[in-house]
Amino acid sequence: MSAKRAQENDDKRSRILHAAIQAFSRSGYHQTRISDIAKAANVADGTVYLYFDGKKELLSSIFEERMGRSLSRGREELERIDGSVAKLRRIVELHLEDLGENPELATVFQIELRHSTGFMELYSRGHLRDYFQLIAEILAEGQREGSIRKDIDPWFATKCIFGVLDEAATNWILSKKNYRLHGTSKQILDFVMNGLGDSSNSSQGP
Amino acid sequence: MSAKRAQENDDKRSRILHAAIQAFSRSGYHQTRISDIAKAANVADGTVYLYFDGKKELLSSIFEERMGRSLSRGREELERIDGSVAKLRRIVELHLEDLGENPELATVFQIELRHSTGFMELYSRGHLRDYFQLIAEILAEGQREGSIRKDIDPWFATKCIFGVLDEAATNWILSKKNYRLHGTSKQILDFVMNGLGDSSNSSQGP
Amino acid sequence: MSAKRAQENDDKRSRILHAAIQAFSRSGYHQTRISDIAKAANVADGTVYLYFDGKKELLSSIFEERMGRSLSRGREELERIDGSVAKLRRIVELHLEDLGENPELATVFQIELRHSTGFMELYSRGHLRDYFQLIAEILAEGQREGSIRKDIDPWFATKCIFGVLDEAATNWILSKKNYRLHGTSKQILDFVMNGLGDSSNSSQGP
Amino acid sequence: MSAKRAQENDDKRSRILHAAIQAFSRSGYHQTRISDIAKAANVADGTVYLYFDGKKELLSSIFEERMGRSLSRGREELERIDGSVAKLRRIVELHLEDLGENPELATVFQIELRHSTGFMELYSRGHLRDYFQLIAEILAEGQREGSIRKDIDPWFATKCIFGVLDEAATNWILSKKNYRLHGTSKQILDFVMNGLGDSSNSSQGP
DNA sequence: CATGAATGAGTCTTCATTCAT
DNA sequence: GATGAATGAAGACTCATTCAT
Repeated sequence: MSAKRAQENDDKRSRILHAAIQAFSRSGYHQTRISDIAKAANVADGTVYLYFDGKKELLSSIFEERMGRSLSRGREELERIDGSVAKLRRIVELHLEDLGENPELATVFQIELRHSTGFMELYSRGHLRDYFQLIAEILAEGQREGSIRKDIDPWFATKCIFGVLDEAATNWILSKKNYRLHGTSKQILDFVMNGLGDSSNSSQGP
Repeated sequence: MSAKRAQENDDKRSRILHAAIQAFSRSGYHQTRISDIAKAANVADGTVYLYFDGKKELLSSIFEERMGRSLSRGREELERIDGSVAKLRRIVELHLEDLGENPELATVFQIELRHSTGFMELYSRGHLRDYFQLIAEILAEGQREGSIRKDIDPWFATKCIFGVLDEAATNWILSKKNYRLHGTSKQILDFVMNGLGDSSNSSQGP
Repeated sequence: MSAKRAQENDDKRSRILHAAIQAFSRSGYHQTRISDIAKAANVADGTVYLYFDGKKELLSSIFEERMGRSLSRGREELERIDGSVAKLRRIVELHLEDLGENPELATVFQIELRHSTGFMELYSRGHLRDYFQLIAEILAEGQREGSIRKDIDPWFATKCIFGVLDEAATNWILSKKNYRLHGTSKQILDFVMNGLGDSSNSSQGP
Repeated sequence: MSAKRAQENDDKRSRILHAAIQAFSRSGYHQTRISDIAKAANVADGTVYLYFDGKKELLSSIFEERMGRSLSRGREELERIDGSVAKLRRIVELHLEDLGENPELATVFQIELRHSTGFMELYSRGHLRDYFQLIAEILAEGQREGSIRKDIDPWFATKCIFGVLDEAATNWILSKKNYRLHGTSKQILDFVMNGLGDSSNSSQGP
């Protein structure tokens, strides 16, 4: 019975979180009322406050929980992959797959979450920092392996990669999601690894 | 006299716009009251509505006017530059200089402007689209010149570059602006042009 | 418990309605602030909106609820009365008694309710129409009985009667209520039944 | 030139008054902005204040000026009529003709003018009181002539008559003016003079 | 006289949050 | 734990009016 109870509680919490994602995605954070979420989750308004500290915390919980889940899965998968470029490729893929397969969640991540205060805090602590660290470590590993240029700071490169992925996701949202986000993985990795320069052109001689 | 009057009006409008940038930057869009802006601009609350349609329009006007100004300047400068890579370098520099020299404006651009509805609309029409177009044309030119890889879509590459620049600016804001944003131009262009791959490694033959 | 709760809610609703009548009557609709009403009703401002859709709806609710109540009572009483002229007399009396005994309500009915949009809608649908119908039916009955002239349209006559009653009430309000409104019933019925013409004069012959 | 100037001024004043009637009638007093009226009258906002003390005074000026004009005309005509019943008939006709031929003005009189404070003041002083007096005098005259019952107070009867006329006009407005208001004159005079009672029934002898 | 840019007072309404049941 | 009625803070916006030109 305590298992059942726990189950029910998890259920309720999940329902609220799910309802919040749908609502934030559809109407935007500011247009969404707690009572909308409560109604969609089939709980009373006050119940939301038993599981979350408030509307803001609900938004950041969406990020933390989903990001946390993706991060764990990512780590697991990456352990089974050899070679840092292969790992990086898989990160790019996972990033875009995750968002592409959860369009509502993606909208919340790319649009709603960018509200001033909240995002700033998320950036410096929490799972986003962990995510950056994960990427940076792979890059550093790649530098040790020789597959990644040594004259570039891994942390700086991480931000560049994230910027590209982030922009790709935002574009996909703003395009009304009328193509497969995941389909851009290959081009993105190509851009990240090779840049725009025409290498056949650059340093050749007899 | 009409000149004087026009002068005064421009003055008033500018003062409001300036005050809004300061206020949005310091306190955030939602925390800023129209009356705060009016007081800082030394006009009556109602006067704000003689020059702007409302709070939202004030925010988007900030973007459109400043972006428009930067865009014009950018175009002028670029005309005097030969070589698409050099042009691209200058765009990167201008982008980061502009934001770096206007920290309050930068905060508004990178943080406050990302509020759901507004930004989406800005993205698809208006000066941001023009900016993308400008970059894309330079890239296409580079492809014709042979300085930029032909196997990459200029529009796609534009978004990648913007993503990197955008992320760089956001990071700078979130770091409390404790370094010179412009200082990263070189690394960013390097990343954009050459990617992460170790080219000394890539093209080897027997 | 649910009875108690229902009781409390009715109480709160009644208190708000009562406070609104007092306030509208004393200061006029436009001068009255929702917060005045809330304070007088001893509830929070927001609570007013749990029971009414807004200020306008509060005004029309006053009319509909009180008018509805009077209408029911009127119907009940009239059932126990024989003769359509006697019924008409009672309607005149009830109309004037009701208003005369509720001076604040009367002010709201005669003065505040006449604000353009609201009253127009009340006129054509709702209890006022029912009231007109009630009177018109009595008049038609009187015509069948032979106590009321057959050459006059009952609906037209109804409007005439209402016009006289309405003017009587408005006059009483504007006179600062310094006489008993109900005291004019007899004269009014006399006017309505016999008109101004000198009948002793009209149809004489040798 | 001073004549021309005076002409122009009158013109301006008239244009404002006319524009106000149209605007109040179309949109209602509260929905109408001074700037709407000024624009329609082709003058600057501030000019309205050179001719009228403010919005309220503009409304009451409409009443006073038009009512005054009608009153003068009425008096003139009545002088040429013999017999108080004939005079009363003409008053009823003029009342309904005037309103019926000026639908916008009628709307202002019947609907917009009934706003609490304003109307109360108009009632007790000004042309409305004069109008009542005019009617009351005719009724008193009728009583002396023997054409009107002596056992009814002329002032009371005046209010009754006004009530009937007022209701007739309001009904016409609310019906969207889909019939000729003037067409009801005859029935109204009949009601006023003879009432509802079946006189063939009333004065029976042995 | 006329203008119209500037003023700034004034308030309804929403909705996140609480807490008695 | 769950409820949902009640709370009350908070602010954008309008527009009648003024007055410097």
